[in-house]
Amino acid sequence: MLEPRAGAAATAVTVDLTAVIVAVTSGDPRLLIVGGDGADRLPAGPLQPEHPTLQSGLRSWVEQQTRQKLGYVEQLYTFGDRCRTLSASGVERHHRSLSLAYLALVREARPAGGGTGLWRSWYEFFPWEDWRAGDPDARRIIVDRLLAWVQEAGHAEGRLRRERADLLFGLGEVAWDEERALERYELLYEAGLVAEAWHDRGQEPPFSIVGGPGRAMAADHRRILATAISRLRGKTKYRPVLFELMPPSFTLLQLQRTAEALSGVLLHKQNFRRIVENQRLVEETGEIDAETGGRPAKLVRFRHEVTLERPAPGLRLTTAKRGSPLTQGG
Amino acid sequence: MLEPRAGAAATAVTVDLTAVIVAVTSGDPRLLIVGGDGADRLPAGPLQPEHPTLQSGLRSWVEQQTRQKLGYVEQLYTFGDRCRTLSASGVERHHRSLSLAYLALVREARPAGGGTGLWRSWYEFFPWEDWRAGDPDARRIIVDRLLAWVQEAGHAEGRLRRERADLLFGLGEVAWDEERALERYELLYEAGLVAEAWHDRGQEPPFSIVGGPGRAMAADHRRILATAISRLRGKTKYRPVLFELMPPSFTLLQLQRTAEALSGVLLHKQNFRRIVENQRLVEETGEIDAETGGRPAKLVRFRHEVTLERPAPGLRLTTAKRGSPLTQGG
DNA sequence: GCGATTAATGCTCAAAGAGAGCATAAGGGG
DNA sequence: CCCCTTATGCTCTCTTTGAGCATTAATCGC
Repeated sequence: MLEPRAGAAATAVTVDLTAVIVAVTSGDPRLLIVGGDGADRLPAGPLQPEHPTLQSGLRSWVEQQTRQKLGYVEQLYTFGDRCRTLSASGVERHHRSLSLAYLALVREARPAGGGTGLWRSWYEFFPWEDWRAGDPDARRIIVDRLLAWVQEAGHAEGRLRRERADLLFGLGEVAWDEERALERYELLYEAGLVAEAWHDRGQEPPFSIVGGPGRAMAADHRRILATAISRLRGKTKYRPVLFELMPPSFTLLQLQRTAEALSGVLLHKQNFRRIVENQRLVEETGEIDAETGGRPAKLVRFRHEVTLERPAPGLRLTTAKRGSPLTQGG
Repeated sequence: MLEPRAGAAATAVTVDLTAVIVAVTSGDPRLLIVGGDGADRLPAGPLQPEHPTLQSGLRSWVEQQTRQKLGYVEQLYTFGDRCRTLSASGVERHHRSLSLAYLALVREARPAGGGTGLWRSWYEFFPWEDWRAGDPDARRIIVDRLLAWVQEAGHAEGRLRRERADLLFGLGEVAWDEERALERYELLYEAGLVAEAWHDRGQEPPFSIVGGPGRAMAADHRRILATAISRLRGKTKYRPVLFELMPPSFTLLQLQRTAEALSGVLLHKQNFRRIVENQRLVEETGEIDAETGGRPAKLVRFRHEVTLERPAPGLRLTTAKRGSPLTQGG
């Protein structure tokens, strides 16, 4: 049997803990961002020996950098393929860095007093992902550029590119699938339509890209964010994670708006309530919210019996009709 | 702003790449295992600087240890909470080790010539997960012990334990949910019903546990395996991963047997075919398999147009009736 | 107080999907 | 030819979605 070569094992590896911290406030899915100077960054810090667990290391970095306490936390993905060669003072060292990304959900976006934290809508980074006000302009711009990228390629490669573009950006017959946010970002990266693709190659992105749709982030943070969006959009459908983002009591419409904020699509109101009620995810508090602007709504709270249990504790989102996105019926 | 303390960043971290390699042969989901001497281990090796990517590092370790080439590979989870204190020659160093686990699917279980690889059914490690021949004996034994563990606790804690046991092991009204394999393992670990729980505490497990249901593995490899099982059982329902395990052409029953092998439950034959056909996942090769023992079956192949595409490329498994698991109708 | 506006909430209806089972077809072995 | 085995076709019911109509209960402007 071939044993691992012991001598080569002493690789210098640093591990970064990176957090995507999500809250939904007044209908916007917001991220906690740090780094006022250069590009936007996600809160992150190196794993240290005094951290008893990975999660506790993450929590302590986040608190240190943003004063935000984390509630729900789940591991997202470990990134490490990009061999980031840190050339410090001429010495180019081949230093491997892993980035362990976590998704955290918190209840409300306080101004993050003290730290340099700043809440930003995630749609600033992914404007093409927000369909709540209809087909976003950003998507059309992107589609034009993608088609140009399809043209650039040879016949066979061009067909593949075309098919991916169609599939991911809902061209032709294909419907928009909000869960594919990560794949969409990766396609844009390959096509050179996001600034990060140029930076990673050591090039300056052309003006059309810099000024193009979607704010760039430092390093691969926008990719991490895309991973988080895809994960979260998928997970709400089969686990009651939405409630991690809600205050203790809320109306059904508020819950719906939160679901819509994350998914980026509008939902059919009556069907949404039907699902929430059928699955017995919430119970009435007995109180009434009169601030609705119309008929007052009953306040509900999440049924804690369900918290992490039950076979089908998810929330299958049933999207509203495409046509007129702002009418009641859908 | 509080900056990461640069001095403390130079933590010694080694990163292990660990592979759960799955094949399905003659109706059994098999794992590639190494380590003929002590406990069974998954193929693994440390990440090294010459590995251009994490995945390529994994592939090279696996090939070195088992001569098995990997096809489909996906990241599973990064484990690192257990601060494994390696006490080598009296010097107890607080050395942190991350374990990056991957799931790989391969087509057939060759004898793994050359390496020390060995294929084992994953149900040797998780006998309670196999319901294909009805409610497994192992589950009943476990349930008895779990109920004792519930008794040990105080009132409040006991109720929580009871609820988890009911939910995960299908007691009372609750149906068996095959996707919860990881949660089940974690419950057993907490309850001290798997040998690893005792080893990790530095204790010798009592005979009833050692001889109890389910073969133990080295370190946390059985937990990694449970993660893989849960992931795979979930993923087959919405992505066409099954095909990674199939030969180039196969009959629908063979496909069904593979799905059953992974999920551990029997499926309703006619409904299974209906789904596969409706989703247009396969196409006929035109050939016939006469080896079926009954009426010859058409051979089909996976439609490559669908490979990573299409909105609904999954395979929602529709389970057969509980009652008589071996009759045709279910 | 009155009508317009805005939501909340109740119900209906058709289409699609899932669950279960009957029936027939087509091989091999006696 | 009968029996056994598996493949394959079809039906039927019940549930789940998707879409929309209708009613109720507040606020706002007058």
